[in-house]
Amino acid sequence: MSESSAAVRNTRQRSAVSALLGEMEGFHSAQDLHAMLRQRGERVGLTTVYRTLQGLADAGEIDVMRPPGGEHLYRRCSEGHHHHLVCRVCGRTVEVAGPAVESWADRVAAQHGYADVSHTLEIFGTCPTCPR
Amino acid sequence: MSESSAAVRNTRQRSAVSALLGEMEGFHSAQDLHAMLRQRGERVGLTTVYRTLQGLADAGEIDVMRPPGGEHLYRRCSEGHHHHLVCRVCGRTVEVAGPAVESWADRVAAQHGYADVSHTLEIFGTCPTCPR
DNA sequence: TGCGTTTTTGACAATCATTATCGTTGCCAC
DNA sequence: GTGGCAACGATAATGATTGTCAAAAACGCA
Ligand SMILES: [Zn+2]
Ligand SMILES: [Zn+2]
Ligand SMILES: [Zn+2]
Ligand SMILES: [Zn+2]
Repeated sequence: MSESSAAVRNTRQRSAVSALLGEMEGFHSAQDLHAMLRQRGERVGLTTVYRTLQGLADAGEIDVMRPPGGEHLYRRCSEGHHHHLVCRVCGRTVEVAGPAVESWADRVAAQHGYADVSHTLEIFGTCPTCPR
Repeated sequence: MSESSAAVRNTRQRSAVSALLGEMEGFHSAQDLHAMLRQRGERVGLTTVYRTLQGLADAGEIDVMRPPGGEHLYRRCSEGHHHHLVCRVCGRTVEVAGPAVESWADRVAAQHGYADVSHTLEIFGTCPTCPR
């Protein structure tokens, strides 16, 4: 018994949020995305934006970043495990993969007897187009 | 002229917070530390605990961790740049150094033209004493 | 196409860590 | 000593995120 339906329904709001994420370049907050939707004339509640983003994040369809002292930022990324190189001025983001880092983290954790290992890694800097 | 005094005054409250951090083993939140101080009979305001922790963090004397969906956690660490391997059950923390990771991050950033590079890295797992 | 069931929505209230206020306290250089 | 100025702290404010719950909308099925 039990699992009968994934029961994920197709709604106008969910599509709107997902579509918007498809067009956005960098990371954006829930509040930002909500404001953009409103300007487009899309009628979507803030609560729904939060819920949708959370769902997409849980499903691994979008990435979440928690910058120091700010709101959560969301972005549609390419598939597979990767990390972000972010401009701390304009937010321009580059996806970077580092197999060596991945294995290093797992190895270090194993050496100390830690199991079920995961990690977070973000690189910050000022991008070429943001002199000064 | 200019720099005359660091102007950092010695106060009973600052000493209390700093001393407490010296005895604590893992990471603790501002609210936790404040509660501990009160139980000891130390009379320190919550605002002051926040301010002191922030100051110590800015001065690089303590490390801050921002676990997903929780408060900021503080801990007195050894000197020098390092990262943390944290048990997501009990909080037991091991400091780890990874020169290879440091250079990798800098190299990747440089390749993309990013300057003034910094990074954040945390490894999570369940420690040996937290079976299951 | 109409219906019932179940999910989703969204306006609004609630949470809660952190920050801002601002009058009082007390450190410390002189 | 004492005056100036940093630090304190009770309290209010902030603000992102989450909880609530009645109403709206999907969708499987007839
Ligand atoms: Zn930039
Ligand atoms: Zn990784
Ligand atoms: Zn543990
Ligand atoms: Zn590092």
